[in-house]
Amino acid sequence: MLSILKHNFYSKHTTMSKGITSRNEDYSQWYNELVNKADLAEHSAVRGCMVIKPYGYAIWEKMQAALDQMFKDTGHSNAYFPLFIPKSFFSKEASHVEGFATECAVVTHYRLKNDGSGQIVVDEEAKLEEELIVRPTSETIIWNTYKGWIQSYRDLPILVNQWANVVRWEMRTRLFLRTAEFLWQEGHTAHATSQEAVEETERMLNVYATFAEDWMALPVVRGKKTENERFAGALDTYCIEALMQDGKALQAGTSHFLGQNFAKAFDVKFTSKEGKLDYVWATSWGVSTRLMGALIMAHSDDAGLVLPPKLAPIQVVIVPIYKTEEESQQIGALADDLIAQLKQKGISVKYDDRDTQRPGFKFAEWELKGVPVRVAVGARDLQQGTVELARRDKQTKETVSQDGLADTIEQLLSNIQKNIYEKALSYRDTHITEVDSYEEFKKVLEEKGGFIAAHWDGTVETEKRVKEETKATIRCIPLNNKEEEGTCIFTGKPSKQRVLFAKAY
RNA sequence: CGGGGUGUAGCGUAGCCCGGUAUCGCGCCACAUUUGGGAUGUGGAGGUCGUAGGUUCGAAUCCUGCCACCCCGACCA
Repeated sequence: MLSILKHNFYSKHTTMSKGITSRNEDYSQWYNELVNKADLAEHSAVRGCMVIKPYGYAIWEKMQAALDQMFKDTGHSNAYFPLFIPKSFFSKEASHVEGFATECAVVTHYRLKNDGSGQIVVDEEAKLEEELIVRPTSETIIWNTYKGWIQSYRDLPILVNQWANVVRWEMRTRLFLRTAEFLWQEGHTAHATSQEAVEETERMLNVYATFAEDWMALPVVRGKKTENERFAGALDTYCIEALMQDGKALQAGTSHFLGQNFAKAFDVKFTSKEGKLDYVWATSWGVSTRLMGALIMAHSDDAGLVLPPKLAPIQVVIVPIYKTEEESQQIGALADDLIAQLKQKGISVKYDDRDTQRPGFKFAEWELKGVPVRVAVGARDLQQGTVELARRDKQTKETVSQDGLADTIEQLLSNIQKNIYEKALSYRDTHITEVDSYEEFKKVLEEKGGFIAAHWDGTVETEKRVKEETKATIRCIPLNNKEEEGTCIFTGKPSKQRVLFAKAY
């Protein structure tokens, strides 16, 4: 492989007339524009609900495929439960109701009618006897169902996952990060023992962490939520927390140990091997289209989206550069050959032979869309037996030989995947700051951002006070946290370990 | 849900204060010349001014309701 030139191709073209707002200028505007211009999603006619566009959905499908396989590899099966949940189910688990009551969409009628003047109105006579809640999550309907599935320890464990949409009536929404309706998966498992359920909770947390790191190239902290941040109805909530480029944390996945709360609420008992009747132990775990937001914010830059090769719908784009019909055909032949070789390696490739756009335009467009590798082929390359290979993550390009090109590209893709991860990891690691005083805490939060590792007295009151004063919350208590004597930065009371604070999405 | 702001062609906008039928750029279409980093020229198409009412001879402009989006707060994955 020969490498004759290597340079940054943005050095002269930093002002992009049709570009997007830079991250420094306005991070949240940068995000909004990026989502729009990269064709990922847009606002719909319905308040708070988004349209996920084909290119964005293709990324979500890749996430789904990888996660689905991981769930199946850990023994889970998919199933589907109803969108609607009888209102009465919600009243059965007290803290669960409290957690979701304020953001539920409710169906009260089942018919429309013409009011006589051509207006379609709700038919007041078609009132539902019992209102239906559009699921904000499915624990209740699922545990109501599980009651019929479980009699004996022989029926356990039940390891079920569902891919679904859920609705949480949010007041402030942002594409992917927080929308009234979103897509997710929710795993719901039932176990004979507490220990088994706890193991399941941890297993799935690790699945999420592995997915985030291996596929999304997103380093995460595995941790446990404080009482304050815990899922409504859970005994323990585990989470993976990621750090975005603006220094704010984002919860990327959660896994809950539900104890026997839902089994008790829905009276789900089983007979053990010893012939004793006991309530079933439960877990639930989920990740959502919010991961799309995490993916975008973790890696992308001022030129657009940066996608890890493993999740990129298009991993390689080939752009021909020709003057004559003859050149076009020669490049086409070369491209066909390369496409065949790449496909054989399972690499997705697009040959952009549109003759309505010029090469420079295509370069910019595919960069905006985050395609990891670009191959440009022109007359010069035909003569020299080379192509121009550009990598999106570093925005560099080099001229390489056509010999063994498919192998070169395959290696480059895995190199990019690794580089993106390492870049994010190094940002994350340099943005976990240990502080020992409240003054320092506020200073770091304000000036640097990121995670702040500090001692905390373990009380909800302190956490709430800190949140009120600084907007930072305890993102998690990291798993395998080292024990360390210290004093709470806020109250000065004794503490045995540091927890991670941050401003969060 | 509270405070503030915005809504004019696919996108970004001028006009609004002071009412008289909508400006400019990008994009789009056709043709020609172009094609190794977002091409150029010529010609052309495209607008119930977010929406529903009201005031008026006449409303993008003034008034009211509603809807959506953005920023800030409370809430949240």
